[in-house]
Amino acid sequence: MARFYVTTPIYYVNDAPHIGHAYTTVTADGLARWHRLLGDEVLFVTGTDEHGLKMKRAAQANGLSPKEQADVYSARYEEAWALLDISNDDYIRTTEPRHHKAVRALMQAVYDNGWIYPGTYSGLYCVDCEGYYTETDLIDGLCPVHRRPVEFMTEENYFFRLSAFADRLVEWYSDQPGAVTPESRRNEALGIIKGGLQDISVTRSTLDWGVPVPWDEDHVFYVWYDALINYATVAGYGTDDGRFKKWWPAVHHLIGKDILRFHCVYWPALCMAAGIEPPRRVSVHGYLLVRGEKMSKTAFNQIAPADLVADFGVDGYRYHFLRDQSFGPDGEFSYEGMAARYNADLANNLGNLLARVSAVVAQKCGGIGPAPRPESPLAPLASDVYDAAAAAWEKVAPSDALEAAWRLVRAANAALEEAEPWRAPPGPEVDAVLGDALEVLRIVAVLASPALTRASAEIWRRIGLTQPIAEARLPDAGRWGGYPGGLAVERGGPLFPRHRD
RNA sequence: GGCGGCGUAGCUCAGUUGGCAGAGCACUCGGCUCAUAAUCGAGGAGUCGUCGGUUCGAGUCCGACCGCCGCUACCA
Repeated sequence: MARFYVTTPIYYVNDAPHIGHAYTTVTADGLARWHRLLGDEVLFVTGTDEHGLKMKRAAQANGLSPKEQADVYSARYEEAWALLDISNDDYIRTTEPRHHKAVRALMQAVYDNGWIYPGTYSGLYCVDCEGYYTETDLIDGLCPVHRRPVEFMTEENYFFRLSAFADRLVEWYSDQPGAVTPESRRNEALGIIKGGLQDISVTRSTLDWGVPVPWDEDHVFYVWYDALINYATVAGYGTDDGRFKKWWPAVHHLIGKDILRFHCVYWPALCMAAGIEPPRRVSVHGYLLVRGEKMSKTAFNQIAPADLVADFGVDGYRYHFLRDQSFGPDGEFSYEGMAARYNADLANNLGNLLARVSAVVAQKCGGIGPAPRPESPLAPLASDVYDAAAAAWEKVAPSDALEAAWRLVRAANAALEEAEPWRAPPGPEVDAVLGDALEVLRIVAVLASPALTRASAEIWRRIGLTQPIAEARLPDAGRWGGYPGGLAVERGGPLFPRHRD
């Protein structure tokens, strides 16, 4: 059985979940669901990143312990994912014992292999970034990202000999040409590597909220390196060797372009230093722009998933982000665009197809759905559509996969116009056309189920199928002719009521 | 400053190795009335950022420029 291990970044808890976080998570969920349909053994994980100075200070401000603060914040992400029907198999929090074990074991291996040395670091530090800046980075003496004062800090800490890995990284990139996609991001990572890598500080001695360094317990690991290791933790690193061998290195990371440097340069190097293989695949996506601008706290243009779910439902939400935002480049998000897509694809095309078919089946077939024609004119298209959808998911292009499925929806609507079964007397010809339409509904429900977690099951139920759609297995379930006929078809209310503003 | 990307129909975006400009939405006209003012058909629509070059032929290749963005650097 094939295996599929897919991850989202673990989100830093000092922020409310917004549609940018959810975009990565929903895409990963769609991929996980597609692979489950294929019968793959799937490990899909998301979680939260909970250490660091910023968390410690937030806790102090609220009179809580850092762990209590992290519990509150982490729960917000879990709620958001529950709301969006995210089907993660595990949820990793960096404060868990298993993660501390993994971080300590992995970094100890790096240390034992001679890639870590003690040093002194001093500079201007931005607490919000958890990072150092040079004078020239600052804007008006403030952090360029957060526009807040920086602090001069000096600390004894440990450095990772990143500079020693430039050649091996370049070699890795040439051996694994598809490891980082899209190609422009791969080139960007190579640019960073070829531009010269400096050793990086991987510990902090001025902070106690983190994973203690095993060979020097007064230090904790810098939150970024702690965080990256979560992907190994989940696979069993440091706690379950058998499990780790099973899932590593065939891991597929989904990330936003803002953290490319960490995932495509530092993380592979750290893996090499620890003596494990770098991740097999990293897919990088762009930003969701709101009126041409990146979403940010300071721009006050962050959008909460719950607000959109309230207006479009979970299916409407997931469909929009998977279908309308192509994975890779930046994409423009607009409420109006979302509403237009919802009405066109979900209400008018798919929802209305179900409504008209079930109405005519009630009138002409006594409510019993006929079987499709084996030699239906729609059959070849259905085959093409399945191939296109499978290829699209394979290259992490959910929008192409869904676009393909809707070609079949449009063809079914057109075929009905052509045959006009509502004008014809009951009989074999009417049965043939309606059977074909029901078969399209069955197939589209399967192909769209990674996006439409609820409507897909409802379509199956209404056309009389009793098997849970989650148990459907591709490619068989996508082949023409699977609808048996002779099933009671329910005439229900609108599957996707039109959106009006 | 260096490296890289982007700029295509009103909107959101596709355009593989150069070969008659595409999709969806929106819009216009027509058909249909089973259906959620739905659906089907037809149609208009673009100096492919600007200028120049290579070529029989350039959205695509080359150069310059304008605008937006990303990464990176501060060295004379």
